[in-house]
Parts: sequence; C-alpha cells; structure tokens
Amino acid sequence: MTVTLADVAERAQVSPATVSRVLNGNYPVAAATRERVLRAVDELDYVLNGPASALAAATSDLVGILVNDIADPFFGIMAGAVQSELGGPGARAGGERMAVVCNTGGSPERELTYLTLLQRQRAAAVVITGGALENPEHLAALGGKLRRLRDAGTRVVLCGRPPMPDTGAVALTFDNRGGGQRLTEHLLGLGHRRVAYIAGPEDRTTTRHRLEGHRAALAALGVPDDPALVLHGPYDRRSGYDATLELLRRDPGITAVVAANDTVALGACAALRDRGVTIPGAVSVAGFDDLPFSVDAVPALTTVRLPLQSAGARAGRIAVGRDPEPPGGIATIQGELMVRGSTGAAA
Amino acid sequence: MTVTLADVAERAQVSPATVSRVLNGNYPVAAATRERVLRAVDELDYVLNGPASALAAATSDLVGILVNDIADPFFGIMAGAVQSELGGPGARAGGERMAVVCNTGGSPERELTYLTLLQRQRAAAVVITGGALENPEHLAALGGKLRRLRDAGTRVVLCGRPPMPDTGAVALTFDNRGGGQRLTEHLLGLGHRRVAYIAGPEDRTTTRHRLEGHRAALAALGVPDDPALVLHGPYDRRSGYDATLELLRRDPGITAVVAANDTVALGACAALRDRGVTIPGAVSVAGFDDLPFSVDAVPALTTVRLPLQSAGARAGRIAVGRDPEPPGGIATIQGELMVRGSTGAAA
DNA sequence: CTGTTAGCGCGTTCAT
DNA sequence: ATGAACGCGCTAACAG
Repeated sequence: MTVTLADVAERAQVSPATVSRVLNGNYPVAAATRERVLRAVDELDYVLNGPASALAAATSDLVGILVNDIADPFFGIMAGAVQSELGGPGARAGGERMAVVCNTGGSPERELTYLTLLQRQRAAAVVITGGALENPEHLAALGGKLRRLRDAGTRVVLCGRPPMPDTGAVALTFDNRGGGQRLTEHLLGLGHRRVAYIAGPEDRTTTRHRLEGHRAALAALGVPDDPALVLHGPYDRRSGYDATLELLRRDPGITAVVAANDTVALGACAALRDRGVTIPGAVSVAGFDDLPFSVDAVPALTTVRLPLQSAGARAGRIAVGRDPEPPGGIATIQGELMVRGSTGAAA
Repeated sequence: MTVTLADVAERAQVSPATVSRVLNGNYPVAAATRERVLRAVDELDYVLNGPASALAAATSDLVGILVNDIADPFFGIMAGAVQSELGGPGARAGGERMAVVCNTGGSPERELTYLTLLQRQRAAAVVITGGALENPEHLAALGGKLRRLRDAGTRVVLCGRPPMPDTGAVALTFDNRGGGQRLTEHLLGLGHRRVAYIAGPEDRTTTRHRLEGHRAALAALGVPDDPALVLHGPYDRRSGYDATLELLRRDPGITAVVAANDTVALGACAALRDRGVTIPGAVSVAGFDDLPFSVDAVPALTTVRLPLQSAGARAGRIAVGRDPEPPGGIATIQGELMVRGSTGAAA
C-alpha cells in the first residue's frame, strides 16, 4: 500500500542504502545514480517515513518552541522568527526542520509535560520563550528536565528568560530591569512623582525585573515607592483596565501609569478614556515590548522596544547550530526606550 | 545509555509487551502489575521513544497547523485554539498530541512542502488556516496532496477557507462575502457614496469574497463601483497606510475607507491622522476580523467580527475526532458586524 | 562510489 | 492477564 525506500530502490535498480544516501545528501553519490533515484522517487510519489528515519538516526527534525500563549503577538513574533531560521543545512533528508509550538499558558506543569513530550519526540532542539516562574521547586524540576534533554542530545535555548546555570541551556536574556529603569527615569524626568505601576503576575521573572527597574529609578531620585500604587495582574488588557480604575480610586492624584506590557497599557488607556482622563494631559501612560499595534495607539504608546524578531531568529539559529553560542552561554539583549505621545510633562 | 522499554520491563519483572500495554492503556492489565510498571518507569525516568512508537503504530501524535504568519494574531488566535483542543482521549501513551505550526508566508510552494513534511511525519491530522490562493495549478496540486494525506489516514480540516471538493477535507468556511456586504451596507446606510476599498492580495479567496460582498452592496443600491477606488496590497499596516495616501491623492472626495482587515485599517487610520483628516468626521474607516486591538483603536474600529477562537477550537476537535464532521463536510461560519466609533454619517 | 548486514525501540499479533 | 516473536522502514557501519 504505502511505498517504501525498498520500492524506490528496486525501481531505481540500486540498494536501499543508496536511496537513503541520495535523500539525505550526506554521502557522495554518482550524479547518474542520483538522477535515477530521484526519478523513481518522483514516479512512485515516495515520501520518506519520518518516524522510521528518526528511529534509525536517533534524532528528529522537530524543534520545540514553548510559549505562554501563541495568540499573543509577543510570543507569536518570537515563535515565527525561530521558525523562520529552522531550515537550511543540517536538516535531514533535504527537508526542513519543523516547529512544534507548545502553549503552556504559563502553567509550570504544562511546561514540564511539554518538555517530556519533546524529549519523547527526540526533538533536535527546544526553544523556551518568555519569562520564567520563580518557584524554586519548579525551577529545580525544570533544571533536571533541561539537563536530561541536553544529555539526550537536544540543544536548549532560553529566549527572553534568565539563564539556568548547570543545565547546558543557552540563554538570550532581555534586560527587563534596565528597560524598566529607563522607562521610569523618563517619566520622572518629565516631573512625575506619583507614578502607578501595573505589574504582571507576582511570581514571574519578567514581572520582578521590570518592577525592580522601576523601583531603582524611583530610589535614584529619592521618590518614595508607595506600595499602594503597585498592582499585580495577568498580562492582558482587562488587567490594565481594572487596575487603572482601582488606582484612580486609590489615588486620584497619580500623574502616570506604567504598565507591565503594551497590552496591559492599552487596557489602562481605555480605562482612562472611559473616565474622561486625558492622555498624556492628565495622566501619562507607558507600556513595554513595543508590539506592532503600539505605534498606532492614540496617542502612540511610549514603551520599551524589545527586539523580539531578531532575538527569536538568533535563538532559532543557535538552536540548529547555525550561530555560535554566546560567550558563557549567555547574552543579554537590551531594550530601547521609545518615547511617543502617551507620555508628557506632569500635570 | 538511554533507557528503553526493555529496561523498564526487566526492572518491573514483566515482559516488554506488558509495559507497552500499561503505557498505552489500551489493554487490560492487572492493577498490581500496572503499579509495578509505573514505579519502574518513574524510577528509571523512562521516556517513551516517540519515533519508534510512531513507526510501529504507523501513526504519530503530531497535528500540523498551516498558517500564513504565526506572528499575526489572526492566525495566532486560530492556531492557539486548535492546539488547545488537541489533548484528551485518542492520543497515544497518555500523552497529548502536539501541534506542528508551519508558517507558509502565503507561498504556495511552502504550503505544499509543509504538507509533504507532515505526511512524512505521519501526522494524525492537518489543519489549514486562512484563505486560499486561487491559482488553478496550485489548487490542483494541493488537492492531490490532500487526497494523498487522507489516503494515508491523516484527517484534514480547512479552517477559514473554501471547501476543496473530492479531497476528503472538512471545511469550516468564513462567510467573508456576507460580512463584506453587510459592512458596506452599513456605510451606505450612513450616506457614504464615495467608498474606497483597500483590498488584500489579488489572488486570494479571502480578498475576492470580501470584495465581492462590497460590490454586491454597492450594486444593490445602484452606487457606481469606481475601479480607481479599489487598491490591492498585502494584509499589513503599511499597505493600509500607503494605499490611503494614494486614495486621498486620487480622490480627495472619498468619505469612507473599507480595509481588507483590521491591521490594514489601522494603517489607514494612521495615514488619515497624519494628513489631518478626522475619523469619522471627514472619513469613516472600517476593518475586518475584529482582532483584540481593534476595540482599543481610537476611535474604536467598526469591523466584522470573525469567531476565530471558536472556529479554531472546532477545527481542532474535528481534527482529532472529538467533534463530528459537519453535514457534507462543510460548515459556514458567519461574521458579525461590529459598529463602533470609526464610522459615522457621511460628511 | 555502492551493496550487505544489522539493528534502532516499540506495537502487535498469536499463544498460553 | 501475560509472554514470545516478528516486523514497522530506515540509517549506519562495514565491506568491497
């Protein structure tokens, strides 16, 4: 029923091994033979059996990409960039490597489960995107998993999260702390002193680092850090909306709102508009990430641009061995402050 | 080095077959035996070999998802929804099915290539999202590929594109034509008569259907369809921006712009703003899709909401056999007109 | 440059 | 309910 390598070999009058060599292009094969084999492949409509190939070679052409939520452009952009670099040399059988995208939803259990499934698939590499959960037990379990993956020959690249020492994983880390600091410095420079902060979920590195940067900026200028002005919530629009209403209730005197990311910032803007608060006239708003829609917000959103595309692409290249690993296995990627219309002088 | 089924069997004092049965849970196994096996699995940190399993079983737990661009929320939302329904019964070895996301970039060659790669992986199912290219040769090639996939036991679901007769593929189709028609009717009802249209790429079904709806609405009211007011371009912001500037140049008297989708509409809004044209005071703008950011545009974008999430989820369930196929293998999904602030009475 | 041989690790008969 | 044996389709030595 299904045509196999042997069928092709028979038709091309060669041995199965030769067909395999032609398909994988790793060994020298006479041009005439190659031609004959390729013709047979074509005539029989032969398609290589991936699982059989992976079994025999003890490695597959699958690359895992772990994301919190692929519907979120933050992850979509990185995942797309990783995927775009997966092709080219090193892939088996003239084909390209394929991306297995795993939505963890931020759940540690799912993160581990997916890593196990990828290990089961004998994935060639795994790219883990986005911030990490700070829970020590989970970090220990994750570290063990990463070590086992490495031992099984799977390259692991962390993209946008802190390094994990002794796991063999390469880390491309975003300087969330520095970005957060520059953002708040910008606001303070505009005269803001009551700066509210809508942070992400409490237990994530991204949340903590951005918040630390914010606080560092406040401290540097001796501006008091009022705990009542910091709210935590998920990285979504609603969180920004609700938190902003709450902040307005707590302290009508705030003159600026810094959001965990651009999506949250958009929610904050919506809440301010609904309350008739002008931006940036009465309250300035800032985000983080610089997602594509942020420049089209009205007013355009001041934010910290993260090079998601290039970072993802680099992670992809490292994953497939097309780029060298950074020195020490760690590279820090800077964000760039983008000053736009949503921030202005304090009222 | 790497631990296999046989190792587990030895440690649990059973045969490899029994271990396999426990892991797959398909055959009755004594509770005590099962317990012993699971303990051995745990102690040895055993991870099933996916390729070997897939080879022996002649099917894998991989589900392919073809998208134009995973970084685009339109596709990200659908892909995420598909993926969220992949788990549950039917998957092998207690694990979940995994999603292989393939970015075609809208290229027909890549579409075919990825389908071949998925066939090679013996994918359990394939979901193809987004509009189709109308090129007859490509459609023929695609049809052949889909037929071969079906023959190989891979279920194929089309999500957001027209049916492909005689391929065995289930189609969940968006009513782009109806949506486009209602949108333009809405504009005409507001008194607009010079309605510009920024369409997507020429050779795509989505583009054509939305445009046909637009023209049907014009025709129904006897409004002339001026070819100079229709421009084609990619589905991105820049296309909307550039096209709007060009349209303004061609006819400063236009009072409304309909865009191929929300992203294009955002670009159109930006161009109008840059030219000092008020929305909707001087020119109304409408989009299509109702992506998450559209409600936060200023003014909020009038658009046609497509239930991307639920459509993707349904496609996923059908793909894994958790939902029945629709009658005749075809279901049409309606869009909903969302009237918001970006459209108003004609100047 | 090409053919021969021997597994890769598991699922699945067929027995018991 | 469990075990033994075979083969899935391919790659990787090893010869030649």
